[in-house]
Amino acid sequence: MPNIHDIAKKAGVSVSTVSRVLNNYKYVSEEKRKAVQRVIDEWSFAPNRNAIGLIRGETRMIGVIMPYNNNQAFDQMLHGALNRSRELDYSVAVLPTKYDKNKELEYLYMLKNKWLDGVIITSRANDWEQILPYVEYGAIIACEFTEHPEIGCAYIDRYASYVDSFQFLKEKGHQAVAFTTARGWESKSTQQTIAAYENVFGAVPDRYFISDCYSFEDGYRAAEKLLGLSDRPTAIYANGDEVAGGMYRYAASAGLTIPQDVAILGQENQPIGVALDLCSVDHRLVQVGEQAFDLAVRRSRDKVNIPYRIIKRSSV
Amino acid sequence: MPNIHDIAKKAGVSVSTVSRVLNNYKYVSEEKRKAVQRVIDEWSFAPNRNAIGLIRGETRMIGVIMPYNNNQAFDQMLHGALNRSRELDYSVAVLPTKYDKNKELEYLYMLKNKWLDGVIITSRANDWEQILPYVEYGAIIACEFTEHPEIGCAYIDRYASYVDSFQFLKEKGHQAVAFTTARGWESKSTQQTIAAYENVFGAVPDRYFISDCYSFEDGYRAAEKLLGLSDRPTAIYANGDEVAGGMYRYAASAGLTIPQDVAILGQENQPIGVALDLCSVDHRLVQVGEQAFDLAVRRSRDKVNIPYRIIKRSSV
DNA sequence: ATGAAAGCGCTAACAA
DNA sequence: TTGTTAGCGCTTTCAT
Repeated sequence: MPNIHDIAKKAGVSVSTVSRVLNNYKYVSEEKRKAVQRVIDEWSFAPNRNAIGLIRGETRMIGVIMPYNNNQAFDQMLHGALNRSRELDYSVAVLPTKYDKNKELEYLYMLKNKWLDGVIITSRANDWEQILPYVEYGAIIACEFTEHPEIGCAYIDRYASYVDSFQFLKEKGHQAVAFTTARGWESKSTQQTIAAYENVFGAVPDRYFISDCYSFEDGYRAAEKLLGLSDRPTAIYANGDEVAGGMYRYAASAGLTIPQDVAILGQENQPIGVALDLCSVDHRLVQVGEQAFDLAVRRSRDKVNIPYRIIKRSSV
Repeated sequence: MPNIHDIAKKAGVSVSTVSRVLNNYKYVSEEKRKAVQRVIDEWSFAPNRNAIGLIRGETRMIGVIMPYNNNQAFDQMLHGALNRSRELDYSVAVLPTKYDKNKELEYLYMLKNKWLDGVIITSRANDWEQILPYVEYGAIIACEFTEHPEIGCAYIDRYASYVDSFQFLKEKGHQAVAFTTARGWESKSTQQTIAAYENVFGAVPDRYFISDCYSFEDGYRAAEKLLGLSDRPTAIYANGDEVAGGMYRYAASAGLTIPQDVAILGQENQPIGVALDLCSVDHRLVQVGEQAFDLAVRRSRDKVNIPYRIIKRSSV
């Protein structure tokens, strides 16, 4: 494989001239530029990206830290990031953690060893205290709101969204409302959901709250539990449309009518929700991913709020 | 940021010794090893990955070329690749093409400029003739069968699978069978579907074949068209469970009973299919992704067949 | 077991 | 406008 010296020699110029042609510098005579370009084409020369990364100290590569990649919500954010990466001519690395703290730190380490220019944290296992030391090495953008001024973020006002959702259910006449979340108390999103519930309905009855729901199957089982209660809820707020789909399926198989017997409210406006005509709170996660990517590229520390919306359908 | 020289100086050894410690070489006295390790820890030194990539000529990074990333089928393969990447301590870059030939070639170029050790092609826009020249620069693994001996692949016997599917429908008593595909005639998978159809049912009536179906909405519209026919099909074979879900939704809204009025057969065993109790042909795409990744890492040119299965549910 | 030194392939400051 | 040259940070002979 030829290197820049070979090209220079063959074209009868110096390596700097080749470099200038490669990087579209002005101050290169048309004559030499053509000569160099001819050799580059002829030998189909490709400048070594590691050498460039080494010297420039940047790789034009952004990492997306996500707990799971086959998850509707995270895939939407990844999708947003990929959209922008194409337009800005960056590459993206997918960094799945399964909420493993060490794995997450390993990924952050890739900023330090100059492999990544920045990372987008769609959801994290570590506390900010563990993460903050890495801001010195590259952009760290969160997909949640954080006070830390050194962390840029593209976020949703989740608390407001949850309050709105519960309020919406209440206005539809529901008093006995249950809900599910992905993670447990360690997750801020779970805490916010609970706080919003308390704001609207008061204390959360233990039996009306189920965590660790990720999939269709989890939703099915959650509904089984919830709807088997003697004082079963008249509405369920699911943490995602797939989970909501599982609930729908259980309810249907149990002979319950939706929304008369039980109302179901999902999240993220997924195809399965459209399929089942499920009412859903759309947090516009693709937009979150796009914004986060832009912030990462610009090494910005801005805090950008992304608006949500409730999509009304027949399940509530 | 300290480099290997700083570490060497501080530890009172040469750079080669530091390098040896970094790479776990034997023949380093326990004494020096400890001294070096102490400095590395103290300064939390991170060796520059670009320098290593430059010198070693490999990056432990594999790219996954995929037309769309928010697509059930491709996401499954990506998921498989990520599974293995974690275990083998590799990174993966997502390379979305939208079936743009130039973009695809740009990604292949990343092998040449030493950014990627290998790529997995989940689906391609270019002919093999365009792609083959790049095998010289890194592993190229396809997720489809190809004759070319220089291309390793993890593939499904799609033709057999399609024949089996149509046969299954036929055995259930269906004669008027329609089907959808993602891409048009340019796609081998479409061609194989058609060939399989002809094998089982004879010539394909134009009105029973609809291409460019990717999403739930596409499925909905396809069903609208198909079921509006005066001689409407009694069964539809959809190219994916989301598409099948859209068909289900249309059929339901049109007051048709499944499978009595129309049977629906999907693909890839997705949550939406489980939700709607849709019969589905599972091509085990996660396994395909896993296998492809292993082949890429091993720079293997093996051809590995992944078995499929029909999951029987109430929609047929 | 350890170190000196020659690169890996490129960019950019400096000189001309 | 062009060339010379000194690195970027690391690995790896080759001596010792």
